Amino acid sequence: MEKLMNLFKVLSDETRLRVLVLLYNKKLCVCQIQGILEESQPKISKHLAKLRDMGFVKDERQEQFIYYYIDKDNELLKEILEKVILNLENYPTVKKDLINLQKGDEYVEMFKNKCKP
Amino acid sequence: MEKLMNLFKVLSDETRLRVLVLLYNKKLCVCQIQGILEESQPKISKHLAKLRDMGFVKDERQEQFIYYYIDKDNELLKEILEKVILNLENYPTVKKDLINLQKGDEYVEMFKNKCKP
DNA sequence: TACTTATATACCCATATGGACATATAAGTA
DNA sequence: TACTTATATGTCCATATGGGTATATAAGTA
Repeated sequence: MEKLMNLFKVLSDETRLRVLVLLYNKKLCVCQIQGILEESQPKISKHLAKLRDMGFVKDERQEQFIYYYIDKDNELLKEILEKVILNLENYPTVKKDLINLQKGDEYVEMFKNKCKP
Repeated sequence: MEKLMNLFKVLSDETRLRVLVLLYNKKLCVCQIQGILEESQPKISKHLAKLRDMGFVKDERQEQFIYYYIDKDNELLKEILEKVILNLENYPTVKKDLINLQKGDEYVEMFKNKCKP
């Protein structure tokens, strides 16, 4: 039950939901997420820490960068994220995030910071 | 997006989740829910009010009793509750609630209060 | 080594949340 | 009308939450 409650708690913050949708699509480092969401670095970092501590994502360092990715054995999390992604029209912010994710290196705003992983 | 966040917020409280699972199965009045969950009346009442205000349940008076039921046009809510119910073994508290719900009138504990609707 | 970048964390604060207890309201009954 | 039961709500409090700012750490680079 604890785990289930934690899942909903985690999903009930917009920033975390946006992060999870991004990570559902691609392993990303902090500065990439920061660039796409246009949120402050500590904010992103703290949410990622919470997601990690609660066991929803894992991280892995590659040189200067720390990449986060979804721990895919949470079935319900996956299903909910899929549901959101299937209904992007209802969630313009998330839709925009995903578009910016696809733009990738071409997405200039993503690199307001100097990060270009 | 607001609505989606609210759904997760609502689900992230154990009492509310238990209430929703019950209501998913049967329209119930406050004292019945109170009896099954063995929680205080104001506690149940306030959670129901929140669920109502957020548009997840509706209520309807029948004489002294006020019955609550799930507003079924929330697809995602329905799907999540189904998912929980399909995995009752993982959620013993919820399982117990549902068993007590089935016992219905035979469930003595349900009527610690005098409510016998 | 000095400097820059990437990330994490500590501290602080405002606000939200959940619950306990007491009380109010409304309906039913004697 | 007085009393009981069902439900809602107000007050209070402890705790949790999210975010800002500043700072610490770690890696990369000149």
